[in-house]
Amino acid sequence: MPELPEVETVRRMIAPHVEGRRLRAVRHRDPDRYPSLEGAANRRVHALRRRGKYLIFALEGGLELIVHLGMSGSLRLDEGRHTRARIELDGATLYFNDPRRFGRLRLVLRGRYEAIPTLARMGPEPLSRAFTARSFAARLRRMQRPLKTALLTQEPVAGLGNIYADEALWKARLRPLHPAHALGDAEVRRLHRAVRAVLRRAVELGGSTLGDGAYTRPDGEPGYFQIEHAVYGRAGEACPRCGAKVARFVLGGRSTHVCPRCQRL
DNA sequence: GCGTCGTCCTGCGCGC
DNA sequence: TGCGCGCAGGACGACG
Repeated sequence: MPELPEVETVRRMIAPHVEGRRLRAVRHRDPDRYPSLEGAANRRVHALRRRGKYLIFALEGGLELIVHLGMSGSLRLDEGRHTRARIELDGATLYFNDPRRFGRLRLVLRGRYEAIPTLARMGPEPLSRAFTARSFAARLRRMQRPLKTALLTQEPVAGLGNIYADEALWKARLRPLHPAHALGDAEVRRLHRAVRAVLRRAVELGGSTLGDGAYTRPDGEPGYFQIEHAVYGRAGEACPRCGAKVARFVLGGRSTHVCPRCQRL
């Protein structure tokens, strides 16, 4: 499940193979999922950027090739069993491997994200200076929904998915069901620190690679943050902070993991 | 306008 | 052994 740390790991590994090179063509057999990409052909790649969970190939001529990895996608340097598209560059080919076909490729004018609503409404980058406790609080206070559901919209802050939302809420000792708008200043500061700490550490370890095998780095190697998961995927195990049994329940259709003793607010 | 739910898609684990 | 079912999840459209 590529979230910010996994997408950032992919970006760092792929960028040297891409930046400064000319993109020759994007080849695929699924025009419904990957529509109108012909315009990307024969344009130099100025930079490979990341915004939340989206990879953005900044192309000459003011275009951007937007890649979303979905829940099982990866960009690889070798052909995989589930290659859905090939991004051909001078001297390199990237293989878009996506077993569950949730990933998407789009070509847009620079900064014109109307067709990608999540990207258009996305909150600040969590590891940038723009992400302050004050701006975080302002965004959370507009939302009535449960804290975790709010985080997954990408609007309070970019890049959190199911794994890192659970881990950050555990670290901040906050209940996923707590209404987002009702968080006090001290709690927002705790969550702000927790989001940054969890994501920074996960990026250091190359993201999380889970048992059902979806995400690997572009070279096929796993990430290692799953070893440090405190609650995600650990229902029934002891909370590493207080020893109580980690609980699992479904919230907004997503499995959610908490320590019932130390996530009280 | 906001929140919730169903849908997409496929591999895997489990029960029988 | 082999089959079938249920689950996992990010984004988004439909609906209340």
